[in-house]
Amino acid sequence: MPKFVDKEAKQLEIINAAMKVFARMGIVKTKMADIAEEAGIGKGTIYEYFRSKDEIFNHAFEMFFSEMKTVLRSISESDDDPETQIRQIIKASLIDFTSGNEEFMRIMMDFWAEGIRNKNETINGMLDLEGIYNEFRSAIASILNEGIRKGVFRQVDSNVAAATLIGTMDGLYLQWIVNPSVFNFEQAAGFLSEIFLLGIKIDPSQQQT
Amino acid sequence: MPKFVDKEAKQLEIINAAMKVFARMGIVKTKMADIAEEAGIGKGTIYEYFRSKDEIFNHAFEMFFSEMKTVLRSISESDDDPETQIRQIIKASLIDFTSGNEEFMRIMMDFWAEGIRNKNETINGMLDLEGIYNEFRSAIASILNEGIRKGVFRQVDSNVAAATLIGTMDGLYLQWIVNPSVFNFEQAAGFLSEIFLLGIKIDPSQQQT
DNA sequence: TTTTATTGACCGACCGTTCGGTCATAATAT
DNA sequence: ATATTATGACCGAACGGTCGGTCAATAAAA
Repeated sequence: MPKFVDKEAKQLEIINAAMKVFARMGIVKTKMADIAEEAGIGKGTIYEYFRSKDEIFNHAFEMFFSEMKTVLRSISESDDDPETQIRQIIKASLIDFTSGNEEFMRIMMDFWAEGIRNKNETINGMLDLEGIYNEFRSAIASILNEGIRKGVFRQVDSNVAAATLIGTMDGLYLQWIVNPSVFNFEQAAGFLSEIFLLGIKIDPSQQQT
Repeated sequence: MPKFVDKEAKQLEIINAAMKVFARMGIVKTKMADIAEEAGIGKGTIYEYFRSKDEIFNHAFEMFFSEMKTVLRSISESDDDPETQIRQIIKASLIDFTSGNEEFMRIMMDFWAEGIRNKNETINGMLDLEGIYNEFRSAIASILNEGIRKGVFRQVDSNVAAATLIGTMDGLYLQWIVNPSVFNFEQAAGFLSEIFLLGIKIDPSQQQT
């Protein structure tokens, strides 16, 4: 009997329960007892499936970003022209993942905050925020490089430009979470696409470094 | 009356000690005992000057951002033209405050993370991240409005544009903290100035919405 | 019956906070 | 000047609450 299949399913259930609680009360305030209750099992049972709270946390983190990675990869592997790809990335990151889904954003900021907190003392690659950023950045950078090669983008440092783009998206999330009423998120996403592309595209009438 | 001690001076000492410890071990991991040790006083003494750990935290937060507010205000009240003001703000935020001062950046990220975490349950306006952002955003927005009025900037939504600019700066901090080796911070700041201004400035040869 | 899974009462490390007591110093008295 | 007293800054042991993790008991399955 393939017990491990059941095991994985149960792990998933627990993680999903954990995610719900994370969204409701924030990651740090979430206690093992809360997760157990949400999952409808006893606290002890969790420890049959995970070694520790950190392990749950870690799994949730990975699961959370894996979809985003997948989407990003599919965009960057498509045949669309670089400008379209950039637009798609911005749209996917800022609109598709978030629209009407404040809960998603809150969890993301929470993970993000937790990643920073644990950054320089966590053992053994928990919360690999660094890896996630590297992956995102290099994917975007290679799109930019392609655009530069094709002559549609200016000769910018693609790594710096990618970091700037990612940074802007993160920063918008941050402000949105802190004060959602102040600006329209979709509008900001549109503005960002526009301004970023204006900034890096080659304008034949305007040659400057 | 025994020795007259300046209560405020001592409070300041304690906050400074706290800041040092915050930078060294992160805000959340910092214990009252650590602050006391760093300040060279007993744990109990701290409570002669602050009601609670949160109060220390709160004071430190306010102090931390007050200098930034001051600088921003002086820039936005100057007579320079809007483009110069924008450049100055980017320079001040990304370069002047941080250059060679990784510790500063780490504390700032920590404050952010903490501000987000506590956002929706903190009593009575601790950690007013919301207020800080509002102030920054409206200062930048009014510079942009001035530029639009003078006809040097396009008719963008100044609030959205300001949020985007702030977001970008925050996001660059974030990535820099997570992985400092990947891009040059000053270079990124320069790139940001360039691309943002390119994106919002009116280019006579290129009329588009 | 034996094995496996589940449980929640319990443990103990941790940490913010308290509080009774100490002591250097200043005020006052001699 | 010297002794006495009053003050409150300072201290850290102890307290109390919290929470991740354990394990003996129980239930379910085989």
